[in-house]
Amino acid sequence: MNHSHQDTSPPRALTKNEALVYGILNATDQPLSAYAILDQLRDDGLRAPVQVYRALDRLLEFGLAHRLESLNAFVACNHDHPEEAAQTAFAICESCGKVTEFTDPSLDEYLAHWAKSENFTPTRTTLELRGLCAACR
Amino acid sequence: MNHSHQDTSPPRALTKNEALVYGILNATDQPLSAYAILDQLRDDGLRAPVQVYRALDRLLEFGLAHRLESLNAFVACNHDHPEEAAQTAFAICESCGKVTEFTDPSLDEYLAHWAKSENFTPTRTTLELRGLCAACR
DNA sequence: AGTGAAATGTTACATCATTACATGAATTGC
DNA sequence: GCAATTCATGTAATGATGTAACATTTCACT
Repeated sequence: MNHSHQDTSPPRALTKNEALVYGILNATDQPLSAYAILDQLRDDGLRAPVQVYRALDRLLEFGLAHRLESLNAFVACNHDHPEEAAQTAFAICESCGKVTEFTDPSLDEYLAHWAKSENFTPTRTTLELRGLCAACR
Repeated sequence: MNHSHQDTSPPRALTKNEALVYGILNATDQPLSAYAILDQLRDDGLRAPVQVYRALDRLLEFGLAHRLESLNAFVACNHDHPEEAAQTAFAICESCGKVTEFTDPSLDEYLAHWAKSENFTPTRTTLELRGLCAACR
């Protein structure tokens, strides 16, 4: 597992709660809801959803985690982020829950081209495939 | 406004609640949450979220509406669906709320190619661009 | 009219996320 | 040192989104 951006972009060390949440996310390959994370951190003293959401907000900022919009859940980033900050896409297995990240310059180009032709200025893009992974189909 | 699939694919007439919900969705170009729809249908006798969700489920099935995952909201379909059932993508303006649908065979091809190379079998794809539309930027 | 299937209605609850405000811990400037 | 500021954390309450379970009504068909 290579979190290359930890070598380049981490703006500061993680705080206690951020580290706890990040640890939980990294300990599984499944997307976890904020409440599922909270449940695993009760013994560490966390009591309220907002504590988890705050940590998640910062992990998302730092690029250490991703939010899966179609699941209302979160995963640790498990992807070598290219410098060009390519659009990250997700393939989510509906059988085993495994999430695969991928990026591709040609996808970026395609979306950039469409945006330009429409005079649309994108700030954030969500691309999520739901289906069955190789192991489950 | 051309809802071409009404000419081709509607499996049956809409029921009362389906028509009410569809009417609300069509009366605006903004994405609406299920609860926002419900609020507009109180006078028509709707009282509970589940009534709206049931209607929405069927409108989604029929291709008459779309769910925007990144907003937890719904829009009427406003797109000529090509026969090939191309992947629909959405550009959502964060200033005015306007939603533009688009499809493109090359996007489909790209995703199909990636899926094949990974042995991933997609059943549903979400592609949503957030940003500023031409009028708002 | 009698039957079965689909649609609707009602209540309650489950799940996801934020607001508001209080406390504590580290950093900076003096 | 120590006040002032800032950032992280804690606590309570609430808002927003979505579903389960079950009762009743409507409608098509015979």
